[in-house]
Amino acid sequence: MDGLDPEGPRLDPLSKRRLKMWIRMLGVTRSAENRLREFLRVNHDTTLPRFDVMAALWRRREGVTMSELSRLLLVSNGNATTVVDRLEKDGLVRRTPSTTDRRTVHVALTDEGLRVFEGLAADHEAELSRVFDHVDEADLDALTAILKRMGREKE
Amino acid sequence: MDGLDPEGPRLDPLSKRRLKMWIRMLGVTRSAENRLREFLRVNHDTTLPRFDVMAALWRRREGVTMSELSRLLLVSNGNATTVVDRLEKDGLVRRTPSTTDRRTVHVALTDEGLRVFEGLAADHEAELSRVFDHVDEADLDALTAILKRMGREKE
DNA sequence: CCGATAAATTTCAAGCTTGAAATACCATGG
DNA sequence: CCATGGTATTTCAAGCTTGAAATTTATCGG
Repeated sequence: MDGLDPEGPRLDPLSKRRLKMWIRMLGVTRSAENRLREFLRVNHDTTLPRFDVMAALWRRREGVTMSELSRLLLVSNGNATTVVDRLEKDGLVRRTPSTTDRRTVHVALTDEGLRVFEGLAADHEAELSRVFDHVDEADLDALTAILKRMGREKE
Repeated sequence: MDGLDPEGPRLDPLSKRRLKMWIRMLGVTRSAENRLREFLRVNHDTTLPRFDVMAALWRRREGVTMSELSRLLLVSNGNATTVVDRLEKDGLVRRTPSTTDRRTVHVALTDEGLRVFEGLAADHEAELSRVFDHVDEADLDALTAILKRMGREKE
């Protein structure tokens, strides 16, 4: 016998519990994204996708190809192209044709892009930390471990 | 002295750990969304936003207003309008003007919408369960507790 | 070298999404 | 009653996103 289950839906099959967790997780990430989007719009007149691209280019200072960029951000090639187009038009990002493979383009932050991003990054981190206010060190330990496991792709 | 820290970045300030967790979490949700999108497209010729709307209407069978719908899905009003427009055109969803408040519209699944969604839901749950393959009961306990805490809004 | 196949990028149409403005309606305090 | 402010929805422009097709270049077996 299983005994009483005062905690509620423990009797759900695994797949249903995973579904409920997913719905909850989507809710958390969507709210956080909404807050960050608002923050970037109001305080820095920019958007989440632009920030994401700049952040990726900041972490990979040596430059990345368009394909690497879309893989890093988990978006389509076409999407990467248009966001980079706009950032390039604003002088925040530079495309450089590869010398060894004429199909390939390297993308990198310009000096201005670097400067702008570094202005953004600290503010963004602070706002994010407010968003995740009551996530403490113990939560982070547990979450990180689980998210790492979830991130390991299956094939 | 702190001694050695073979596990890596434990010395990060809280805000940096939260940032890293967020990046990891975004990665997990984006991959999962990409897999689900692909699944819905290939196997059911539909999209994630359409699925989300139908799922919300399925959980609230009695019908919801447009505002409730956008609050439930955490999207803008304008967005809810256009997705519902398309679903309505396909006969999966019905708008009914409120009798008590002429500003308000109630949205609900049609019979066909209900039938279609129920065909989708089981498949979706199964695919999601494959996506979260190695998330076991213990992980679900831990995750659910933390996500609940993260979900509690701050004001 | 040639032809076939594959890879990197862009282009494009269609759909998604936001945020602000417009429209219509309700509620309430003079 | 009516003016004022608030709520519900739609509309719209601009930007985002996908997936497929098109273009250009590389690679590799023959």
